[in-house]
Amino acid sequence: MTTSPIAHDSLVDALVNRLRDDVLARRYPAGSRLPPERDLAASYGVTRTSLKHALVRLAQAGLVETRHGVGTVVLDYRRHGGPDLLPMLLTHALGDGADDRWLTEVFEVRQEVGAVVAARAAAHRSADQADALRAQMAAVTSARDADAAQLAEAEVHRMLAAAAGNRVYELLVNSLLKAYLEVRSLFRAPFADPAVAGARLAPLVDAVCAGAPDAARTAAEAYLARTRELMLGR
Amino acid sequence: MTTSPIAHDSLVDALVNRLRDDVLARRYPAGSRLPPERDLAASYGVTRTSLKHALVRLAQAGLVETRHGVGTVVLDYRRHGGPDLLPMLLTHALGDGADDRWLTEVFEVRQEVGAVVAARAAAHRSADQADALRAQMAAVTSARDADAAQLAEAEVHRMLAAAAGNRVYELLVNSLLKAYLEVRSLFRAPFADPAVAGARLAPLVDAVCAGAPDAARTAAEAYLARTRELMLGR
DNA sequence: TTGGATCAGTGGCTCATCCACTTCGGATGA
DNA sequence: TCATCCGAAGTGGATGAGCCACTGATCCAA
Repeated sequence: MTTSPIAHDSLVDALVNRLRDDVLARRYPAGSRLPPERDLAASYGVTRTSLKHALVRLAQAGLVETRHGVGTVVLDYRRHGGPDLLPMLLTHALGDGADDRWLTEVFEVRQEVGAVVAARAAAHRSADQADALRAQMAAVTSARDADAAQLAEAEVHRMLAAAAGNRVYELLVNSLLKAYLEVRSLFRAPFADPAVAGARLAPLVDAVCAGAPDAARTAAEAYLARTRELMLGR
Repeated sequence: MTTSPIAHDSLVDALVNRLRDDVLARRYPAGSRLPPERDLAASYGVTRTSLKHALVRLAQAGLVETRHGVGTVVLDYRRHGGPDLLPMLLTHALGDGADDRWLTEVFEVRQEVGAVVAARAAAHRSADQADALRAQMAAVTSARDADAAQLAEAEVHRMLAAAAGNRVYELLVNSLLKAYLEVRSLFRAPFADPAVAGARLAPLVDAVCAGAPDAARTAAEAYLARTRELMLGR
């Protein structure tokens, strides 16, 4: 069994979640100013220092902007946010927001980007990378349970991104995978057993190892479409 | 004139930069533990509170991970970082690191993702979006100077992403544009005058407005390849 | 061998206080 | 009348001391 790490939200984690929801739910609309830190801290029953830590994180995510002497204004995340916002957005969307289009859109991008990455990986992978990929593929099929298979599967995706020979794709895939994990922990979605997951993934890995970009692209599209169906249940 | 925003790094901004460089330069290798916050703060001559704010930002970016009772460990950004790291990475790479491959890789992704977005935009754009796109296009060519043209051009890219009908692409383009701006402010790279920039961009906008996905993809590839040549000087 | 207690080291969080920046309106002087 | 200056109010930035909570290692007792 994979030991579940226990969530254990710290105070500022909770604060971040709360503020994030308030912002995304338009309680504080884009362009408006948040209440002064002192007031906000008081209303949440925390110190200004802790509140500030939370605000720093929201600012880093591109949800708000704080200016000395002026205040903290809410930004339009569609203009200022990056893919690192996805976990936050999905958490919110699957919570009360009930905007499952986000889910669809993440999978859509995953599919299109995944196809590009697969094609690149087939074109650029080294012999060593092909070997490592095959080894990891074996680890997927021989995983003891769905949890382990899922982890091994994610590792295959990382290796594909690495084989694509462009580190930006690695970063991008990291964000998308993080969004996946978020969904997964919220859903506790059912996953296929290791053997089946391996069978779905195998053609993709084979094509990449064989160095066939077109076949890899096609295999990736098929694989990701199937994954999407499984996770979205459609 | 566009009012220059004034850099004005705050103390924690400076701290973040310093720590980020120390981490990326492998002064603290991935997997190692940072010194205790009290020591680190003392060694940088700041309060523990300020240092903590900086660490929170690095943690949010996926560069380090802080655990209560244990310490702060350095993560491998290629495994845990997202595209939001790009500005940081470029700043570091163009500074002392001198790893211009990052620049190349960002442009490469921009080119491939841009092609996908353009094709999607052509397929999904509404009549209103086409009109707005054309209007913004006019704003590019009639910009008073290179700065204004650059801003208007970025706006076109945002609108293309919005027209693609998938908000995840918007977030992704945000990150890539932010990386661009970072490069630009570090380079003070020369930009073509508005008319020329407009001429390069026009075929792409036309194809998207005409609703021709394949033409849009081709136009986007040509446009982005040219942009890359201009900015990288090759 | 196991289980529990202890302790040192580390981050989490608070509090009180002062500094620095922005804004705006009123006083001042041409 | 108008422009300019200046200062008060309000806001975030930063400090430093202090206490609490968690982790991991060690050691002792069952």
